[in-house]
Amino acid sequence: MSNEAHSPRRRRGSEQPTLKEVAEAAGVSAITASRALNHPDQVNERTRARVLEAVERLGYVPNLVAGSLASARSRFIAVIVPSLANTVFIEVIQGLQETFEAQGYQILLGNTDYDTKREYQLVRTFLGWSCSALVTAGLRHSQACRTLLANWDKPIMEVMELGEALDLNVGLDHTEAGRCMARHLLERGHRQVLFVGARLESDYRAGMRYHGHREVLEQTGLAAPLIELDHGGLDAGAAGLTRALEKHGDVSAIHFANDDLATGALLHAQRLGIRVPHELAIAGFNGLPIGQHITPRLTTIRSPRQHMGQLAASEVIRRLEGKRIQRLQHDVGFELLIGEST
Amino acid sequence: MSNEAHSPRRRRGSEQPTLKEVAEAAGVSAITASRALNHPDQVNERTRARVLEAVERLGYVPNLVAGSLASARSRFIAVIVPSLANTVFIEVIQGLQETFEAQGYQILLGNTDYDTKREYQLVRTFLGWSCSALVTAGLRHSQACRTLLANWDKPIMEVMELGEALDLNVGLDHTEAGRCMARHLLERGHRQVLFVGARLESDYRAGMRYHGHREVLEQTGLAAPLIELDHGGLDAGAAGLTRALEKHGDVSAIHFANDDLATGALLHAQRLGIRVPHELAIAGFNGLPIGQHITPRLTTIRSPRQHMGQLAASEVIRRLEGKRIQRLQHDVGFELLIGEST
DNA sequence: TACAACCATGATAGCGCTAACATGATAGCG
DNA sequence: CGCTATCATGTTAGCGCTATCATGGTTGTA
Repeated sequence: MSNEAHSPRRRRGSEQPTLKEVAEAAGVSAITASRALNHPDQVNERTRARVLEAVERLGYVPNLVAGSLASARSRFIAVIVPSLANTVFIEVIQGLQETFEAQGYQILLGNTDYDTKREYQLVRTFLGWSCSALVTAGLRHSQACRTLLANWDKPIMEVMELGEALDLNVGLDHTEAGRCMARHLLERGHRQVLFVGARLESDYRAGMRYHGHREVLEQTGLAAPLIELDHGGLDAGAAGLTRALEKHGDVSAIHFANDDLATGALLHAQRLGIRVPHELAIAGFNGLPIGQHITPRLTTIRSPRQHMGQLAASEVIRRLEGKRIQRLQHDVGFELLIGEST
Repeated sequence: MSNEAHSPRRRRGSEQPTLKEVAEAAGVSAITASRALNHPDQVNERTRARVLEAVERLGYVPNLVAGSLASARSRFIAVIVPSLANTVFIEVIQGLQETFEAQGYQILLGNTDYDTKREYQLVRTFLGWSCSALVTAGLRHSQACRTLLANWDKPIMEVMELGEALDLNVGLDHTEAGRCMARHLLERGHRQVLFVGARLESDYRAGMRYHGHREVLEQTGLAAPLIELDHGGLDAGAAGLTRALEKHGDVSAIHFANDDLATGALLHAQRLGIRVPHELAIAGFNGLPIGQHITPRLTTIRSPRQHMGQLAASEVIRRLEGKRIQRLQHDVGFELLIGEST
């Protein structure tokens, strides 16, 4: 009775209507329905209206997995960052996200936890998803990762710092930022200047800032002592201050690797009754809002993080759209914010 | 000469080796190679070794898109939040991310910008990716979105607040949190208590806290005036303080909707020379680290955000693995942190 | 009127993988 | 020793969509 075929193997993924069913309902072929949805200009306006009506009526949701397989490209953008606990990366992701999402791209977020092996794993996975592009924080990758990416023909964008990039690169010069702050501290008359950072091995961009800082001090004939903490955050900043005063009683200025540390130290200095900047100057890096709300306001360097994400995304999109890329590298710069803490 | 078939239509996605090629290199069939990679226990150990060797040698990267299409399931978890600018969601995402990633799931992150239409769009897109589950912040959705999800047979997890959920639910009782803080302020002897929040229409969880707050005050026969700001952040907190003092000169305590506002106000009070808590008490919500580093420490309510993410992810994973779910709903609670600001 | 150029649509053949079923070999058992 | 149970592997047929080529109709042009 039933019109059922012998059908030895049935395997429908779900009860969701398929494009074919939409096409039948609209009285066109599947490919026309496909075009009506994805390349509207290739289809007669009236035909398209019929297809859209059928889509609406059947509650059709396109199977993007099938579409990606057939077209060998997804609208995924792989984004790899070393940490989600750090505002800095979050703001870059925000910039990327709003720009990519507006163009219909979907971000695949990966977190390496500062582990290059993990990065390699993530890259492998993301390649398996036929991502349209890869955005990764930083220029340092494992050899395996480089090899994998070398054979990949899609745009690769490295953000955060500038240097010898695999493909596209948007960032800022951290060494120069370190120099800039060191010069500022020298101008303020400081001669006993300490740098305090956390895990500079992982947070190697902070390490680059230290190098710039050190370069400037040593050129002036000064020492550039370093205290390295084993973790970051406000608490660590407070602890770092204590340690700094113990080990370098004569210190007149501390250049912290970031605003979290600097803010923690500054607030702790207030509790200890240390007058900032008269007895001790404190500087940070990042330009977080909190630094401009405490008294004295924190001297720091502001990096345009969200803009960095937006610019990176725009450049990737330009490339994906086949437009000419003028420059592979963009320096987003930074801005010295002089507060009352130095 | 060439062994080329007549091949009317060729369409290889890339030069990447395919599973079939790996299988040939290992001298097995494609399905065996597939099993060697995805169901190792179903394949003889020696065979598997040969396959893995071939994978290594050819630099094979599995095409996850094809795999998902064939198996009608991806290892994607859709995560929808209203904003990335708010630490609160970031920390929940962190908890989700670490837990899901450890089990081999990939998060698809969507940002609604507090727009339920946008949420609907995101849900549609994510369904199209055959996600294994959906995690969304909050219980409020558009009707279209509810309809779409009603016909979906995968786990749905709503996080942040508790209430009548679609499926699974992990969160805390914001009304009770508002009550809790109001009671604390009453205990401290305050009778002129003001609530200051931002965009309570969007941030309706803050609205729930206000309702709890108001309930307690009104039960005591007190008024519960509200000032609503048009944006959040430290600046807004400072501005909120100014406005509060203008409109309610006799206010003795301000209950801010979150720590950003409260911290901004507290730091601004210091600049204005207002003694906290003697002249004015200030309370917040969230339990951000900065609140415990300023002087006086901020009285606030800490919510276990990262834990909320971890728990939500674990529960979803339990469900996906077919294990029994004891309870659909989990209250992660909150903790009143009494600082010196009240 | 003949020809090219374009437009709208369709038939076909995959994309790379895995579910479902099938098969043959080996082990277990009375 | 014949029977079933288990294991290891293979064959087949899709998953739902789109690239490619083909086709027929319409318009423009000399």
